[in-house]
Amino acid sequence: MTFANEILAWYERNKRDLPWRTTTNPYNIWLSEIMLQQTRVSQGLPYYQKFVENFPAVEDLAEASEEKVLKLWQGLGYYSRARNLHATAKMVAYEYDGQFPDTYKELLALKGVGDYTASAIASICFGRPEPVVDGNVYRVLSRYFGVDIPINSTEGVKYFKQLAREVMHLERIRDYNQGIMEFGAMQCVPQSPNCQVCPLSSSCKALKEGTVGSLPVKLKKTKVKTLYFNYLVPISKGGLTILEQRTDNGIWRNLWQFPLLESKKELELKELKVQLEASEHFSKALNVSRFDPMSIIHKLSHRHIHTVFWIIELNDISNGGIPFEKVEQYPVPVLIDEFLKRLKNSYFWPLNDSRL
DNA sequence: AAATCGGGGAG
DNA sequence: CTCCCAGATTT
Repeated sequence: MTFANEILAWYERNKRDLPWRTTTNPYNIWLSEIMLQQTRVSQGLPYYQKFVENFPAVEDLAEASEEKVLKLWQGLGYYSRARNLHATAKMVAYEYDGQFPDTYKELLALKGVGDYTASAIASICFGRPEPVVDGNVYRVLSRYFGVDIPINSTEGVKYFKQLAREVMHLERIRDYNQGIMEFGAMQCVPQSPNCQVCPLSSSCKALKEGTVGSLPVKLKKTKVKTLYFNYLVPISKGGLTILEQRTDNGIWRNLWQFPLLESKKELELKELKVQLEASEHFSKALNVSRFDPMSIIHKLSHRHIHTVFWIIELNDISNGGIPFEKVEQYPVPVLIDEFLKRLKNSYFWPLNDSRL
């Protein structure tokens, strides 16, 4: 039996029951593929359900506000995916008459759709013979064929795409592509795969050569930078606070947060107070206090953000204030969302306390 | 070619 | 702690 036929046979016996596997509707497939970029099925699944409920068709997503799209996306990460998702929904709804294009090349032109996603939609929705190469496929192919070219090198990307094209199943591309990814996710897993029960074990080159544990080869990871964030959380006697939108390029773009003061190292209360004297909003602060005894270390793949939330009690907020109860309507980073949960369990809550 | 962009789960 | 997930885009 050929490689492709083994994959297909394994897939028929082992595939998970997932909502996007019961349709070939391009809107649903596209939505699931964008959400699953660099994201495990278990993490993306509840978001997929939420989006399908709120936006049954591409027109519904196109008509929604970016605020609502980001709020529903909150917690899934890589927020440029949500912004590109919204832009592409508008493009398809208003420029393409609600119809997704059906070729790899045209799909590739959509925002947020790269080589992998264009191939996935073209094959799964339209049966086109385009090989998908995601993290799972890199692992399966590198092991089965014993390829040690780094998968994130220019040469590797090209080599594995070509190899994937050579071994794919042309007639059953829809199931084959999903099958090889599922095989990587369930059987040929990154750590300690159970090769004893693998249907490809007799012809797997890495297993024969004892290199399963060292494949695929990947070039060095980028090193983590440490940042120091001081979030200034205004609380006025009228129950108002201040939220600002992150508008510059970079992390959490277009999400909302409390006024932020970045520093080179952790600030002491005294140092912070000096800075607040010169600020527009906070020079008349009644009281300033650190919220958490220990600073929060929010860990991202490329950033460690040491964070202190400072409660700034004020008589009033002259302009730009919003009722604290409305904060939860805004899309915010997980870091902020978790603080809000702690705040609601603290003695600051509820805010209209005689203490203030 | 390298850096950037999030968050979470497995081991 | 490390690794990596149905990657895309910018620098």
